[in-house]
Amino acid sequence: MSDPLNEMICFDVYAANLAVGRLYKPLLDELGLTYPQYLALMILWEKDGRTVGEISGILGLESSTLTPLIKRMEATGLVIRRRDDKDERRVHVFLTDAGRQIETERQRLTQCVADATGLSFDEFVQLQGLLRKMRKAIQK
Amino acid sequence: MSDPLNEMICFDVYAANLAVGRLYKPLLDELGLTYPQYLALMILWEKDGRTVGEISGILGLESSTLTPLIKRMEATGLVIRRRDDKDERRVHVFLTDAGRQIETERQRLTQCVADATGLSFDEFVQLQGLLRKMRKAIQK
DNA sequence: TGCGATTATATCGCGCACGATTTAGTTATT
DNA sequence: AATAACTAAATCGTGCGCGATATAATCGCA
Repeated sequence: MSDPLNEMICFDVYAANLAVGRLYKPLLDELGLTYPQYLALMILWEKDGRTVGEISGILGLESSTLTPLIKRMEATGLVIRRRDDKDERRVHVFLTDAGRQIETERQRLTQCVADATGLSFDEFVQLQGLLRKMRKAIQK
Repeated sequence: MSDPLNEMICFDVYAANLAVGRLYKPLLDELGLTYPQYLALMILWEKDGRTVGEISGILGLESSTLTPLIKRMEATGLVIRRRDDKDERRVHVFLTDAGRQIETERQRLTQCVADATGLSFDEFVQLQGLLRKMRKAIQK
């Protein structure tokens, strides 16, 4: 565990994340979206009307990050925010037609990214499994 | 390649990076360092006196990000910046004694992180290989 | 019923990260 | 020597991401 390789895992995750972000950037620019905004949209496509807290838990972001992000998406007409009737502390986020419309671009983006990573299907699955295992272990 | 699993690789890298960053945060706070500053220090420990451009290339950061970061480290006395005599466009970054001193904490941090990830040595190496392969493929 | 603790979201200030632009020094061509 | 092309670094404006803090609603328990 004192092998010099290990010491750089922080660096590899860091640099890989930047690289993936830069990969998406030009594609998302066309759609007027940022990378974290796109991730938030994916979560809503999967299940609409989630609360800020639910999105926060899934992405691992604080409300201090999400609130302005979602408000920007509301300003550009992709979502609307509405307080829960029963518990007015909660805020639900709903897709607009424009927000749903963007999902039609999803397949194209996914394909571009999959191509650029240069990984086989098996490697993809392997990488994903390791990242999730690591993340889960860290979060306790 | 249209498998739903693939679509989320962006998310996994993103969330893993955030998780690793949060893991380092409390450890680095004690040292008065931020996460990217620590990465820059690691690069200088490996080879002192690099130019801003060299550090930029290794971390994959723009000079517009690195310049203020390095200036803050200079302000806290960890490094000094000096222009190249031959080519005054270049700026070399040198560790001070205080900057070198911090390397003594390195082993402790590495151990904490290695423990928290919950990965075996083999998994570590595997993950690192996949991340590097992906990053390299993206960067062309 | 009342009131302290908890929970959900929002606000604020700071640092990273980027692209676009600028400044200044170097190199190449004529 | 003049100038055009290039390169390194700095500057500027925007958006993420955090912790600390604030506000407001809900819950727990006597």
